[in-house]
Amino acid sequence: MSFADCFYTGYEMPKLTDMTNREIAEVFEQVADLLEFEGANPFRVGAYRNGARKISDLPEPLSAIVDDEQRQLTDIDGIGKDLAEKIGTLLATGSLPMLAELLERIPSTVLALLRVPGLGPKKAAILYQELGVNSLEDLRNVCEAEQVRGLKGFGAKTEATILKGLAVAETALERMRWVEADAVVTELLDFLRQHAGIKQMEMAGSYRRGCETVGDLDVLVEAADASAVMDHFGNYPEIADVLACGDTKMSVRLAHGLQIDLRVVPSESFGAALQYFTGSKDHNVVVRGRAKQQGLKVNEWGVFREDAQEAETYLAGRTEEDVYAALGLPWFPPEVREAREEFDWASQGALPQLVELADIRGDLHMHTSASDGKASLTEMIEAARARGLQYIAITDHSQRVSMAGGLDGARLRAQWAEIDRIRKEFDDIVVLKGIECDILERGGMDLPDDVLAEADWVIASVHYGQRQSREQITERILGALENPHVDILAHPTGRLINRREPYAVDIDQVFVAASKHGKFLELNANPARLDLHDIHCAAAKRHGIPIVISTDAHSPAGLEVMRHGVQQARRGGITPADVANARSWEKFRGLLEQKY
DNA sequence: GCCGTTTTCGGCCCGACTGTTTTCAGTCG
Repeated sequence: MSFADCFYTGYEMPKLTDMTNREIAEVFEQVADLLEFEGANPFRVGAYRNGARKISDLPEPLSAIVDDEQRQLTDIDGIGKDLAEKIGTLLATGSLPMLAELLERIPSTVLALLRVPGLGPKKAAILYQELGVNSLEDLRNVCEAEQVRGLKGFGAKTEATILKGLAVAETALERMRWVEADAVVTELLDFLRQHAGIKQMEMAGSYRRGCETVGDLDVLVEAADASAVMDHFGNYPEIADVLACGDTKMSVRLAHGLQIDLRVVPSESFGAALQYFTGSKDHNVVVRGRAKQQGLKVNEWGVFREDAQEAETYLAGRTEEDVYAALGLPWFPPEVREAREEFDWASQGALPQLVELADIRGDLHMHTSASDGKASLTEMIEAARARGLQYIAITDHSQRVSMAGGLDGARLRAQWAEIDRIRKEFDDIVVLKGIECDILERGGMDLPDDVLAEADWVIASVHYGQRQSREQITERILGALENPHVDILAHPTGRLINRREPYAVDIDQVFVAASKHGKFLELNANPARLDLHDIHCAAAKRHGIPIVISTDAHSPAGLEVMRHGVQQARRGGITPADVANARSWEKFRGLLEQKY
């Protein structure tokens, strides 16, 4: 059927493309990079970057907004007439003429130059125009030939800085997972604390905001003698390179590539600096914009009233609470400082009371040595009880996961008989007879319905056929959600942070189906998974789907990761009421029986 | 390119540090 046929028969043309929000955001990011390289108006560049971020933060697909006649793309903050048109073009055709034109003028390979620390768009453009530098390899050659130092605005030191930066860019350092950064932080703070002059110390930046990955570390210190603190920091054995060292700031790179920025401030500025360096950048832009409207100025030193004759009066800065209060704002938990919804919540006086680790009463996903766990049933139960949990579910793998020794119906029923026996020994913890049942490649569940019907708790999950098409894998998962015995979908997108992309699943359809059939969705707390991620948590909440935060523990120590899941949930604005396993056993049982 | 309790033009957060500079541009967070 041709286009014309569709027109005349009224047949609805199928969508030509299926671009996801993320793919569209990536196009805008690339446009921003290329425009920046061309020396375009920085605010125009910023508009593309901001648009890209707003799109990737969106809890629903852009196509859903386009298809809805009641709504406009321009309703999205940061998306104006022009970007809305470009989104339309991308959804309709899968490509953007503007990007093609930019790529005709600038080879995309030059963008690699921007990854070199110390090299921004201006210097990179000069290198490209004057010396024809087109890749990291070219860059190394011209530096080693000492051609760079002759350029206007460059010198021998810049050349040396670029050579150092090249080593960083060539290793393409990826952002560290939060849990790995946490290990570095523990050691670092232990070392810094040895200095007696430190009165107060806090981590800031993306680490404090609990981001799933961390690009660098920001340490904030209150001390009277800044240079003494920096001297002490300079002796930290892991330091490979000192990048900068001034009166109040010192930047270093550790041997494995991680950058650490240390700031030393006086007591009256500690809160302001903590607010400032915690970010996010976008959150701070909004904070400063608000200050400006009120005739105030905010920087890392405090909140100031701008008086006549360029004089300034210090208003606040000792604590973060003071800083926000001076601007008429509540204190925001660091996890929500992303310029997403937090300012709307504040203006409505409805900042959510975010879930905390202490709210968690149950853990509904864990393995034993019956499949690929490291500990026995009794050991897992005892470990959960020692953590004060009221209820748990034992959920070993099903038979399809042969590598993990998955259980068939007979072995599973034997395990349940053992649970029945053991239950009598533990009267202070409820142990549910569960299973993590695979969703088969061809669709359908890995165990027969009569087995699943006997379970207290059925987790459905995908382990095989992860690379299936969007249609195939979505169909499989929707099929599982329609099964009356299934209670929850585990690790709904299958992603492994920095290691494996999510399945191609249409997650929006999963939300709709989960809500329709009264199924829970898991936030898998394993720090390599954190699946659902923060935006998806917020989306699930919008759909009214209770989230279950689970450790997927394979040993008693594995129960420890619950805190990572809670942190991720907080980033999604999740409260105890949104988390099924933050309820008492009685209330959780009610939720389960009624399919919420 | 976006936006509006300075609303259709003229703004757009703010400061530290470095290197190549003779007063500042570039980069970074």
